[in-house]
Amino acid sequence: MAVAFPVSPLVSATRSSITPTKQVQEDPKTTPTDSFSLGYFKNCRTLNELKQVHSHVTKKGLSHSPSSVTKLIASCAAVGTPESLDYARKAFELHNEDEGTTGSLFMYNSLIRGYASAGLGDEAILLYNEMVVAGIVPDKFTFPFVLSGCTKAVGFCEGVQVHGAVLKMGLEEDVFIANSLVHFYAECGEMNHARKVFDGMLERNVVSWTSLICGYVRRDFPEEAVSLFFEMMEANVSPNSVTIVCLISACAKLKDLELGEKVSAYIGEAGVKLNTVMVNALVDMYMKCGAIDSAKRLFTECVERNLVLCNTIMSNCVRQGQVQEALDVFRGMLQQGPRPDRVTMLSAISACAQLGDLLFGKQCHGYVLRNGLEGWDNISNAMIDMYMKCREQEMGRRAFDCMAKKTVVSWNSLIAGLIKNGFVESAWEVFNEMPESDLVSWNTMVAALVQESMFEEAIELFRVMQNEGINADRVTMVGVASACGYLGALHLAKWILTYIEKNDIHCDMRLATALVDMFARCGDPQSAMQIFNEMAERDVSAWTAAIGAMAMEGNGERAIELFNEMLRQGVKPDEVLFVALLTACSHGRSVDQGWHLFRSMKSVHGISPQVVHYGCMVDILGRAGRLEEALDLIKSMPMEPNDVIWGSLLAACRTHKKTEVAAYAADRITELAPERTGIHVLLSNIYASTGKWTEVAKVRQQLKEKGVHKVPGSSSIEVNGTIHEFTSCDESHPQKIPIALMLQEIICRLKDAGHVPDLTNVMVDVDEQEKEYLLGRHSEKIAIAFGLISTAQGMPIRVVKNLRMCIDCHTFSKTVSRIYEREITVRDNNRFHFFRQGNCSCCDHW
DNA sequence: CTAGGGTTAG
Repeated sequence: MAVAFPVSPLVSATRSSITPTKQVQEDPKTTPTDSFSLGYFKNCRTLNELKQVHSHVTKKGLSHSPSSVTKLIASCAAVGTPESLDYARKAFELHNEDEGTTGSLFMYNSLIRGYASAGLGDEAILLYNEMVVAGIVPDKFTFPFVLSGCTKAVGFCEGVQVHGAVLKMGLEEDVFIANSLVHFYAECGEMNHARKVFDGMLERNVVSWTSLICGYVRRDFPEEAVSLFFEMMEANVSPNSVTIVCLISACAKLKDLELGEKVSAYIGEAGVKLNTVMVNALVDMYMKCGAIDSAKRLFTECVERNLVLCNTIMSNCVRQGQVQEALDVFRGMLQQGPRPDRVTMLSAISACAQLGDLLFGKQCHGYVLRNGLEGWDNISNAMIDMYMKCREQEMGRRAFDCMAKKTVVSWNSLIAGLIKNGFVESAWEVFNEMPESDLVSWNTMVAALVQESMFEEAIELFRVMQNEGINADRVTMVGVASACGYLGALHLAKWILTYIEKNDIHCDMRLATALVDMFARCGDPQSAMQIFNEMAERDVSAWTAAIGAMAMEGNGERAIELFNEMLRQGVKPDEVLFVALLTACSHGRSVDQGWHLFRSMKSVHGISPQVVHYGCMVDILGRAGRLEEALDLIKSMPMEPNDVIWGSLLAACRTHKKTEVAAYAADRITELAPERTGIHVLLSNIYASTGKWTEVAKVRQQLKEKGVHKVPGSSSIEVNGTIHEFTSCDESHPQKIPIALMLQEIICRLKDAGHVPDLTNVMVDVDEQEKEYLLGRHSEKIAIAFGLISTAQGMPIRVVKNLRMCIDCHTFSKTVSRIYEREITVRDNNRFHFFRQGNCSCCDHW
């Protein structure tokens, strides 16, 4: 007989639990020594202690008795580390070999339980199958253990088979087994199955309710969890500490502070003892609800520093962008514990990624390597992200390549990283090559196309997604809505809204904001405001979208009303919001209101105006023709004016035909941003409009020398879901002949109605007739003509143009709206124009 | 015997 197990030389004499202190009562079936020694097993808390007891038992020649092996296995399972289970497994197998038997039911149960609770679910399943093959019939204790293993090993199919075995043995009414089934299905995301098992139970205890409640919380149905909790109370089942933890977790997900406080009060009233897990859950809930003071109070009251609490605080700080605070907690942990684990490192690496702090990121990488945490794929994934966000795509790539087991998240992090570093095409290649893509991969690519201003391609990719049977979620729809907004395609916008409703896509604040913005850009402020009004909560971005909608419509007054309403509701304005507000003043031509808001930024709201805000003010003053005032403002700026500022001034000069200031502004722009070639076009437009042809020629010469060409004007119109795009003098459309005929008819009818072509904006010095021809072929006119022939009488026509409309096209549109009795909307690169019965919503100011 | 806190990518 060999001693099978290494015996630790460090026989501990220090622990009293190892030293017998009292007489154990004699057991008639075993010798006194036997029961005396074996009793030590269950006192062991670590593998080392177990090994010592085992060595003691072996010396007494007891190690082969079934009761010894059984107790050893049970104790190893209780210790619950992979090493202790390994030790138990060896004892188990050795015993079976030596005795020529299979293990007993109890041994199997203990080992399966150990594997399941150590998170080694696949081992638990294997052992269960082995046991069944060996002809040992599982009992009612086996099933809860093996089911718990199935949840942890992604063993859904195995679990369903176990369920079958349970039914076969007629054990489905056992409350422990039914509870385990509820938990199993819930963990696998099959809430309907979980619910079915729960509903079929004749007897339910607090664990049954808690398992289902917890399942709903984990699968992101916190409302369902809360209502189930109240159902449980009505059924007169008292919650215990586990139920309460689940409920707090639901409050955190719902960001329902009120309910969270009630739960907290309930704990006190019901006299439930506050334990560590509850404190952790409460701190998490308070932080997610933004009640930082309550979180801090609990934190300081809690004397014990525990790892999960530190991790809770760190992850919440990182998520809320309080990255420095997260790293402070991390530094504290390194100095005085608790020792950071892999979850800690996940937050720390994520913090470095957000900060773009490569140095600290590398230090974290070092800690990960020193502590052997790199085998965990989440850590490697976070590291890919970190290096990519620190603009170290080589390192990110290397972190990716080093991974033995790449997950979808690894691929997605790589794709997102490549896009962030400007390699969209490489990202596209990776996207097509990756072994399995998921929703996040698609969403990343849709968002990337939007970011690259490839809006039609983004919509197209969304269509491919649908053909592939991939269900879009709210993140997809944010990208799609944003693309649609830039395209200004109202039919598509309406379709998108219906799609979201039909597919039951949850409309959170971000998506709702995207939809408000989409409808605003598509020229449907009513729909935009309807969505805005239905929003349950609105942050500053939501208000900005709504104010932006008013700005695009030129409704300055309503924009200000919205702003005041926002202040009443206690939402703090930010820099971006003031851009929307000032733009609204600009389009609403409210100079005084603009000045008032601009001055209040610093004095009332504590926000220092940035260059962009000065730009808005210059725009406001410029449009009103107060060019001297605008110039003074530019000179008083605390920072250097940039090319955008001068661009605003230049644009104003065009409207008010101030060539001298225009030339000065254009020079400043050329100094600051020589690559901004569009400026020369604008300048030559200004000269052309005042008839200064020599100047025009000069500018055109400069343009030629620099190899610059005018950005071609283009207009698009959506008919029956297809977007048709036209450039000026475009003859590429399949229906070019009917379009040309229609255009000719319109021009004739306009002339009859007394319309005189306004040639001032034609930049080319050609004869009047040629000018008239060119003017008549501006892209928006072609698009409108196409709209008239391809849509039914009385239907509105909506056109999107990439440049600002010229004065002649503006008059043209007004007259067409009257003669043909059509509502026409043109969105140019600046704002909306609603033409109706010969008038425009901009009142001829744009 | 069953249930509970912190976890990366868009």
